[in-house]
Amino acid sequence: MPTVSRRSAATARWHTAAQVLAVMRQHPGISRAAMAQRIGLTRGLATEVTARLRAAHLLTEEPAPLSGRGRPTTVLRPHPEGPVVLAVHLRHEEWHCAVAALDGTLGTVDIHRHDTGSPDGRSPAAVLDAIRRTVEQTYERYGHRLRAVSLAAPAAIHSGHLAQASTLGWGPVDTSVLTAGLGVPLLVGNDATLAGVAEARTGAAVTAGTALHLIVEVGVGGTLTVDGHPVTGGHGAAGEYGHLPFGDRTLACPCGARGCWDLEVDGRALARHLGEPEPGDPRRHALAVLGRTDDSAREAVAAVAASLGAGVAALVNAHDPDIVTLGGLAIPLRRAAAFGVAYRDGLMSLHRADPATIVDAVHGDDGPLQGAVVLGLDHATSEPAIADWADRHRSR
Amino acid sequence: MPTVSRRSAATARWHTAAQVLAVMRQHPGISRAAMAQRIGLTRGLATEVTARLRAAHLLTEEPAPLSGRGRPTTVLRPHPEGPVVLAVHLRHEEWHCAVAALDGTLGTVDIHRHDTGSPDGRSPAAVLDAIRRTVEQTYERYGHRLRAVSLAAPAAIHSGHLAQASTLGWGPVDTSVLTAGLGVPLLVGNDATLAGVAEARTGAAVTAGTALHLIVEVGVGGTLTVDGHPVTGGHGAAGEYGHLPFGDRTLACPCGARGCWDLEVDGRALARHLGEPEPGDPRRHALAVLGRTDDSAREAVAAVAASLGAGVAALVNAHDPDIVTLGGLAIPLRRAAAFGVAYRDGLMSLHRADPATIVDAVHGDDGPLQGAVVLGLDHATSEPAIADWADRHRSR
DNA sequence: CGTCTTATGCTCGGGATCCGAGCATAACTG
DNA sequence: CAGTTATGCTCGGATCCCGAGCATAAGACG
Repeated sequence: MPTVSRRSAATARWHTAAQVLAVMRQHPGISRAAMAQRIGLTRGLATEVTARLRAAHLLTEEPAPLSGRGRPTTVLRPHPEGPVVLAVHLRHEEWHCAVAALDGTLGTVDIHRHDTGSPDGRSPAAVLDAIRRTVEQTYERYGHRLRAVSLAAPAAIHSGHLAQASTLGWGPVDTSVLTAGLGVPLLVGNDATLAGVAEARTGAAVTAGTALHLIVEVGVGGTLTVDGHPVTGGHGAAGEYGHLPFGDRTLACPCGARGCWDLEVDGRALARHLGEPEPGDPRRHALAVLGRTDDSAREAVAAVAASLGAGVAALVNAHDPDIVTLGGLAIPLRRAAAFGVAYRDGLMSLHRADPATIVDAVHGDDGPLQGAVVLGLDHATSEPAIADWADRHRSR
Repeated sequence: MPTVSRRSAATARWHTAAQVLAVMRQHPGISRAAMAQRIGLTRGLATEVTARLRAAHLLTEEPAPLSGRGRPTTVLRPHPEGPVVLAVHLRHEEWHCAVAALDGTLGTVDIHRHDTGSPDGRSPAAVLDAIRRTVEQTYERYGHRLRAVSLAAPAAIHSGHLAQASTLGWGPVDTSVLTAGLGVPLLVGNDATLAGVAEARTGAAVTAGTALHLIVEVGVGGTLTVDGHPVTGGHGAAGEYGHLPFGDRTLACPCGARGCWDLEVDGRALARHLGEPEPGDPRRHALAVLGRTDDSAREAVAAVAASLGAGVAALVNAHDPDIVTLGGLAIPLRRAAAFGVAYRDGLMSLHRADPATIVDAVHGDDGPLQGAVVLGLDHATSEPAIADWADRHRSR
């Protein structure tokens, strides 16, 4: 049901201002003149809006480097006292975090290893405690300037919380402790989903309206994005493409279903094809097999690449993306000839004349962190959030 | 990439007015007071906006039936000289059409059978000619009041045209002839997609944010809708869920791929399970088998229902819809016990605690027509379209 | 070196939307 | 018939947007 939500004048008045900030994010370092032309602002309105944004400590203007004739213009930059977001990327052995300004530029990325010394150093409580301390330090430093904390997690997401993080061995985890009591919103997303968002906004799919991102590490995850926004489903749990039954129905998946694609495209699948036992670290095993040149390894890679290609084709049939971005082990797997064959064979003839292009993702391991930044800034630059910021700022 | 499109003041000024029309569509016969409360308008603004809409011949107000205390309010109705859209639903043996007013109320639904007397009476040229004549008659009657023509077709859609309509035996067909030269936009959608839109807007999924609609006739089609809008993909070809390879990889599908789900859930599948040759009319055959009570028929139905349930579960895993609406043969197939078992077994354990509810679609055969109405009215009540209408109307 | 061209920023008046407050109106209640 | 209640209408003020005109600062050119 399309919600008819009132955008009251109090927030609507920041509509154009929010557009300006969005352009500043899309093109960091853009000049005021170029911004105005891109949005279609008259020069008078550009003057007014930028003045308003400056007064609200949302941006600053500095003289732009001269280029050609005409009166010099200015470059739009985030205000040094402006809003920031804290992005966190939770991984298997460590977690990364960084503070981002309104144009998406990151501060230093801090890397914290989980405390593997203690027996429960990787327990939810221990990890969340550590992250909470960083959140508190960030809040102490930035105060109300901290407008959102966003978390990318290697977990199935359900209604804003972690439902299951199998690589960490976590069951359901409530993440609200991270910002509880601070009055700062917490945004949570699946790491593969957020990597897809990063590709759609600042990566290999920026020109696409509808983009499909798939990443293979242990199993396969990803997301469909439309105009840079992920299709997240009713509880935010969408994108579990690895649990489509493209595979062998006799194989049970840890997720509870059978025949999952997950089991066909990673190191576990390679080991099966090679007649080896299930590897302890499927990702490391996959890299090893990909580096081998013997026939049995090549055949195993070909089989797995074919499964990947066929699955990608199936998702192109179902979703008709403009582009497919691949990450993780999917990048080397795509190099195998079997991938392309299976991709083309799996397409409906309808798509064969002009199949969706497949490209490598440009964000590597930092895709989820970049996506978390996007998530946080989407919130921080929304019209209500800007209106709220401006109100607070004026009253001080 | 999120497009930063300028909503210039000239169209933005109709933002609130468009909201009023949207509420009038969602709740035909709503009172002005209820509308104002729902959108959050002050009484003064409600007066202004409705006056503007009346002046633009977009709606009329009549005294509302009295209920309780207080000053009587008015009921909002489409203006008798207001915009209309023509919706067309193309089917195998016939095509339906109807004119709809701004609140979605239909005029009479005309049913035209294809001319099966002549050898090429069902050719694209003959059918499009017949529809074109109706479009012209509608245009003669309504003139510029006709704001859009929308077509629901049993075809794969690609970039606004029909790529392949296998039930009609059509290859690629250019539909632009339907409105060429009239200056009326033509909107084209897949019939299953539009049936899903109808369910999401006025049917069984009105309360859901993310809804999955699936319909089984010959093969399976459907769509994912988010807030009532279909996820259409880059070329409008999304929703071909029938061509996900959930089935037997040794079976070739007419679509060009192998192992398509399409082949597992309809009359063709029932015939295969019964050891019969492929039926000429799979839909009729399916109904016949569903009506049988012998063991072999029951087993065939169970096998097909299980395939349907497993596929639905897979799509719930991938898309996390709030609700799944089923249409066509999926409704009786769901009654088989095997469906529910396969559905639950196919879900990730994450979803088992609170699986997406599955319901029957409430629009039957007229779902696609209703969806075409939605498509047309979405266009006709968009802010630019209303601004354009108001401009034309003022200048007369 | 002065003038022209070009691109951009700034100012100001007018039109439009939205809001809030106050008043007017038309039903029901007792 | 007076009081209550819900709603419509009017009006002034705040804000945004637009367009036109003017101001400004650079390069281009003789």
